[in-house]
Amino acid sequence: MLSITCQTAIKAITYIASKYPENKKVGLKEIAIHINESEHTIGKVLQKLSKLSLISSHKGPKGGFFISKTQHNLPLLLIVKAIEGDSYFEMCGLGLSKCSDKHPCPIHKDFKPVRESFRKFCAKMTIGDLYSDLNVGNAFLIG
Amino acid sequence: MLSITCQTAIKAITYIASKYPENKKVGLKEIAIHINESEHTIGKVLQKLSKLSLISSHKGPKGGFFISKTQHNLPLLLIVKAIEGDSYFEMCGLGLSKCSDKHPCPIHKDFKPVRESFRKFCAKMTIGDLYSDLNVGNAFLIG
DNA sequence: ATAATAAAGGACAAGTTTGTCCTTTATTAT
DNA sequence: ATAATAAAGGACAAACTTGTCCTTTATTAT
Ligand code: FES
Ligand code: FES
Repeated sequence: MLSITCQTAIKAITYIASKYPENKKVGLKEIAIHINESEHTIGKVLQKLSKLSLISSHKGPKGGFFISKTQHNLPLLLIVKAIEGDSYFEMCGLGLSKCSDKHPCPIHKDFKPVRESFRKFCAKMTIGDLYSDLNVGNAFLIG
Repeated sequence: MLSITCQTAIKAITYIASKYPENKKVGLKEIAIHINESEHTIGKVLQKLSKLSLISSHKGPKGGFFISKTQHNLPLLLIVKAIEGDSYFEMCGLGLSKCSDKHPCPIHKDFKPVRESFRKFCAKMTIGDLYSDLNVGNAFLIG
């Protein structure tokens, strides 16, 4: 399960990305309304993504958050790793210090493929992909 | 990702179950050593599983934890649900209040199958299955 | 019956994650 | 230049999870 912080990050970046076609920047207040989270909380997590250049931002009037064409093509994986930590997709399901075929925990054989399928999906899906269904009303960020 | 508490529960129950063939009860101290967790912490979580009859216990000298034949065949799913909550396998990956095909979040289409494959594995694997590899040295609870 | 043992249970302590506020810095428009 | 705007950043507060301790209760053996 992804942490609440990571879920917020994904929803926020999805909303920001959804304005990419119109080339519009969005502010914290606007994001807060559309993903139903506190402005402060969103600000905090976007700060982190911004520092890592996963999203872009401009200060001042007419400022806000937006994504570049390059960022538009970044995989969801980078956001998850940024928030959950780089080793998120290598962790043992039972908390052993290291997940390994040589020294497996009792659920390793079945857990690893599940974890791997989630990783693959995160690696394949881009930030751009996240909002396509949203913009045609086939996906939602609230509810 | 399963919570630390749930990981501890699974490791503890696996160790308890591993003594099922010998028909031996195990105490908190012994479990603590073999799964490398604090005795107190394990006691707390086993209390819960015991109350739900997912494991059995006897107080007093020669007491300890053990599993019955029926419990031996219970699916891992019940342990996970007991600790993480009944709706664990129905939760939206982005934290929407309800995961639904009709009102999906942007990752629903890909997330749901992953979640479902994890659920299926938990439903299929029994407590008895957990220790079989352990007892022949092909799986580990520590490291 | 008594003493020893071991889980059950309650209370609370520590640690981690999440959320809030306030000040600073950068940008824009006047 | 000045004022207004909006993100960046630091500090702290609240909530939740995890870990520890201590007392009670049940069981066993003497
Ligand atoms: S060792 Fe536990 S999941 Fe791989
Ligand atoms: S609605 Fe988000 S995972 Fe189903």
